[in-house]
Amino acid sequence: MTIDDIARELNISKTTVSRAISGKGRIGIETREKVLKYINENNYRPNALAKGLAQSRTFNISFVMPEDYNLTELSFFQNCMWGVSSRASDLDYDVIISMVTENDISRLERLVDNRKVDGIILGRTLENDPAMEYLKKTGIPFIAIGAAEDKSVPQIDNDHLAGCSELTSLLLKKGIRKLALIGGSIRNIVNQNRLKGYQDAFEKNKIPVDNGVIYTDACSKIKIEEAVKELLLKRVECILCMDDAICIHVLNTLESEGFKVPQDIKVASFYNSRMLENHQPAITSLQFDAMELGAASCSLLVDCIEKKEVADRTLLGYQLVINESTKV
Amino acid sequence: MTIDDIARELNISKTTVSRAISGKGRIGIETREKVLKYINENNYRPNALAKGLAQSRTFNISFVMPEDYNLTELSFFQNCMWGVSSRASDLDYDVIISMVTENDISRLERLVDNRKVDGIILGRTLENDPAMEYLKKTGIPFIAIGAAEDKSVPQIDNDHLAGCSELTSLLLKKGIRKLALIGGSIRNIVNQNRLKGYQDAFEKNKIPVDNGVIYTDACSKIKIEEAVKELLLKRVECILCMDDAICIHVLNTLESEGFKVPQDIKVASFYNSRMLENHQPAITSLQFDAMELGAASCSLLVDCIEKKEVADRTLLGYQLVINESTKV
DNA sequence: CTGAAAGCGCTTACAG
DNA sequence: CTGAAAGCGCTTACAG
Repeated sequence: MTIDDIARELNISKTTVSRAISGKGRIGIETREKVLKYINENNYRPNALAKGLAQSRTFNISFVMPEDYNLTELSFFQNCMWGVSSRASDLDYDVIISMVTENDISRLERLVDNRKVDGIILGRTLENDPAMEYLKKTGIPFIAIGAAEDKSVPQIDNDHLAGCSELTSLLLKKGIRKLALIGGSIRNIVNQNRLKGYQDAFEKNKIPVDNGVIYTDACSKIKIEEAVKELLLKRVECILCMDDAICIHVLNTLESEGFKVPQDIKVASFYNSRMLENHQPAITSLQFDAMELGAASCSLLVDCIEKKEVADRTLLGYQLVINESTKV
Repeated sequence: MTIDDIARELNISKTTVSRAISGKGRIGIETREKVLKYINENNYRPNALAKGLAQSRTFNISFVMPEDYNLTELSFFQNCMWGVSSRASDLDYDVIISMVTENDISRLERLVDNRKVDGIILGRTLENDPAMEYLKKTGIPFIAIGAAEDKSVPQIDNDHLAGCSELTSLLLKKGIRKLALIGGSIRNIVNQNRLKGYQDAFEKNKIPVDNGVIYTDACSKIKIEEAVKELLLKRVECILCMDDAICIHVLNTLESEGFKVPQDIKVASFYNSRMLENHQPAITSLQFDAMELGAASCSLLVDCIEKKEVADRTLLGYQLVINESTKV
């Protein structure tokens, strides 16, 4: 069934039918009702392709995922995508996935060149991000999840800085002073923010930071183990981990070294996906709602596509979950 | 730039340009070369929407993911989707994600009703799968990953049955007799196959199965722990786990009960995603290439869409990885 | 081998 | 408030 059939059946013009459906343009209330009723009863669905061609829009957006992720990120991207997809449905968009690597964004290029999408959500950004460079040249609407260097692209993220600062402060206020930090690649902008949050807390509490207990770029299991062992020698009271993947290795190392949490040493994580959920003792951590982030980023993008005014930078909240693992 | 511009520029008709691009219909070799050259030089890309409207095709397919998954499945779906997406690109399709729950397939319905896709890959099937029922009614081409009850829908999967049978056999041949099995929901067809593979191995080796050491529907951490403790009392020599999520809980329980693998008890897994990868000792397991499965399922679906002859059932291989954890 | 024309199913300025 | 007509950018039967 097409718009034409409806028009013929109802003895009105295609134009009128179109107007009744879209709600655009003046139309008599009765006529509209009549059309809507007919459509409902006969279960008519407009052809998205035809509509798209006429309006040069696809009603598709793309969610871009990187290839090189660890398990924490996996779960993040998954939840985030879920949020995107769910909000997109509500706004009558669909989401096409596009997977890229640091060196190969050809899939994304194809998608854009073929005009299969109206806009793009970058699931993560890198320093000198090739995807971002490319997208800027094309002029297609896009936004970035996470902080981007380039302030001209709308970005959205949870407030990692504030969260990390609050969690660190809380531990300092408990009287913990020898508070170590282990984190991943500092090229990653979110890790820069986490570090900054940690430092901010010390500053706010007027306590000097000991750089000797900060280990960044601990990207492998081995490096994490080494860091933990060194920290044990330094007799730190608590280890803060930048995410739960790191935290798991830290916990395993502590266990095999014979240290009990929280009696002998305390542990907390700046990011808890799902991996820590059953751990004994429960881990004090920051929790972020990746689905909500996805949904919000979808709305943001659609606003961009529809040329509404959008904020340069949107910050979403976090939850501080205090658990057994930091009990003094 | 449109096909019209090219035609005008080259003083030929749109028809001819279209033929040069599509390769369909008779066309002079020189004319074609000329068009192709022009297109290449001017970086023309056909409008997918217009092409789609004319052919009533979208060149999109959908990958349907369930909502309720554990971490093992998460990693499976992710890799599988990667494979689908990558193969789709090669075949000039794009993939729209569609997320469903056991009770709510409205997203999928919307997608199909709006005619946004040419075909569907069901990432998983259930008994009395509502998505499958719905898709059959619509007549849209679709395939299922994993075994489906309904033999009329093309299905593709790794050969879990053969894999599980081979792994079990191998352990029996090592002389292990008290060989326990812990698995998840038996409503899940893949788990039925795993159980069957286990039983087949005993039969082939003419050894009686002891149903007292088979625990299925061990879906929670608690149930797994209980099962392990019971098995320890029964003094089994080896525990086979249906997947790595179960395996991790088994390993943790063994550790806290003070049992060493493989000295005191052996452990193996019928499915290894990525969660086990750094475990000490390394775990004997079956490995499946989810990306390859995704890619193959994409090819299969595209064949269906293009009305080629396809097999009812395609079985992909597996890898048997023998490790420390089953060393006698 | 090539082209004019109709068609895919919508939208939207323009006219009334 | 409503409609005839042109247009979105392709494809494809039909004719030559």
